[in-house]
Amino acid sequence: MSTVLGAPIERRPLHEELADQLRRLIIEGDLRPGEKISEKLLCDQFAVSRTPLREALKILMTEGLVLLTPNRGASVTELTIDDLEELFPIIGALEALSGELACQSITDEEIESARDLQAEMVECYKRGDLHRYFEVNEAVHSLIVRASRNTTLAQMMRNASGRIRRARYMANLSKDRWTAAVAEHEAILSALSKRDASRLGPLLKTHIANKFAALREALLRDQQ
Amino acid sequence: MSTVLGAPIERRPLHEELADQLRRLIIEGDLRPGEKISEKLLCDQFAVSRTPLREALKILMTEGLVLLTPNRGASVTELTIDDLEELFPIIGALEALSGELACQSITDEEIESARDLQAEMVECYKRGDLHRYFEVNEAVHSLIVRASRNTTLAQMMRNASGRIRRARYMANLSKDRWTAAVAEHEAILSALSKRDASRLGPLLKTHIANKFAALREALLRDQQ
DNA sequence: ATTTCGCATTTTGAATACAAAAATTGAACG
DNA sequence: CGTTCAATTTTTGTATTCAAAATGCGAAAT
Repeated sequence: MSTVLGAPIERRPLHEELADQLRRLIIEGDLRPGEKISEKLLCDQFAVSRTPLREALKILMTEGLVLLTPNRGASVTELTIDDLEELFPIIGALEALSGELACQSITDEEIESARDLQAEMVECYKRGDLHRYFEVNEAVHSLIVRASRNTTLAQMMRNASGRIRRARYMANLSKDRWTAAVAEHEAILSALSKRDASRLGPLLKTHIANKFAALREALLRDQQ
Repeated sequence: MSTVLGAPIERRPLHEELADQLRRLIIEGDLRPGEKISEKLLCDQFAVSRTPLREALKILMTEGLVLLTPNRGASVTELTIDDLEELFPIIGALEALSGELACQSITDEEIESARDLQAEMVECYKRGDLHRYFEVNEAVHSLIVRASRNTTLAQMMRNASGRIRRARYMANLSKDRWTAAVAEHEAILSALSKRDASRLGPLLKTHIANKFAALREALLRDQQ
């Protein structure tokens, strides 16, 4: 037998693939909050039977993305301000924890990467590229979570973030908030570089709290 | 129509009922960590078809209680020391958060209940009733979480606690740890009574950290 | 004209059936 | 004896079927 083995062929179960696709559709906003999910329609769309689709819906229900009402089918969960009000402190606490843990185990290379990302974020800010900014911003937070070396935490945060990522499309943030956010990230990077856990934790917590305060304000303003 | 309405009749879906039953079996330890879950066997046991059972397994997988391996079926997730090491800081952070939030909205009546529970815990300690102590202890933590008025947080903590509750049966804690835990609870109640969030948060975090340290030590000792 | 009721249609819940993969058995061979 | 490999059995993944509940619609009644 050859020593060079082929990549392990992956035969992912349908329900897994479906859950991924649906999760993306919901988070990206292609399936709107409150929108009814017709089993038949989606089955036709994806060309699968109802069995794996229903299994996928159960997964998304547990993740908080889908609401299942007995005998009445599935719908995309609404995302009210109250929901955000509940979620943000949780994300803040977990984010702070991830930062504190990251300080214990982050490598020099990772700090270097974080620096690069920070630089790119500033670039995006300067040229007003909000879309790319969001991406890089996400990359920074994701790097910190990865550096925490806690896969359970990473999974929980992925889940919590997935629920609120939809809020992005719910309101436009102000330029002021953007400016403040960039400054906050500067401080975060600084604390991370020095592996100063006792400073990084609160910084992240505050950062998330501010993010929410701005979002909340924008939402309340928009809905009038 | 009468003003006295009947209670809403509940017809729970089978997969929900099954998920509850299985969750209990796993948490209580009737289904052991690592144990293989035969679909056919459980279907016969519960007298249901595979469809709702499989849906229930998907739910438990998302909750981290069940491991699904493609084409190879389900098994109860193992609970290694590494897993606990990942989970405890998370629970600590969430518990601290719940305490801080609780300080903002807990009622006098709830504080009174907490006092009663504390008194009963001391009683249990004095007469060496470990089983009942665990129950009351759980009730205290549950009360704090409820007083946080954050259902999302409550759900997350229920899930996280569910994963580790099984560890109870993995090792015997020392009398010393028990003594310390009772003292810690005394301090927690005191901070809660005064609604002192900045004191309660760290107390809870430390309490959870100590709990884990003791468990970890006991596990390492036992497994030799 | 509006409401109510009954019937047909659609949709969901659960069981069964079928296909594909893995596990098991056992016989042949060393 | 142990190993290998093919055939059988079991188990899992998916589709289909059947039953029950909800929805939609039109006729009858007020």
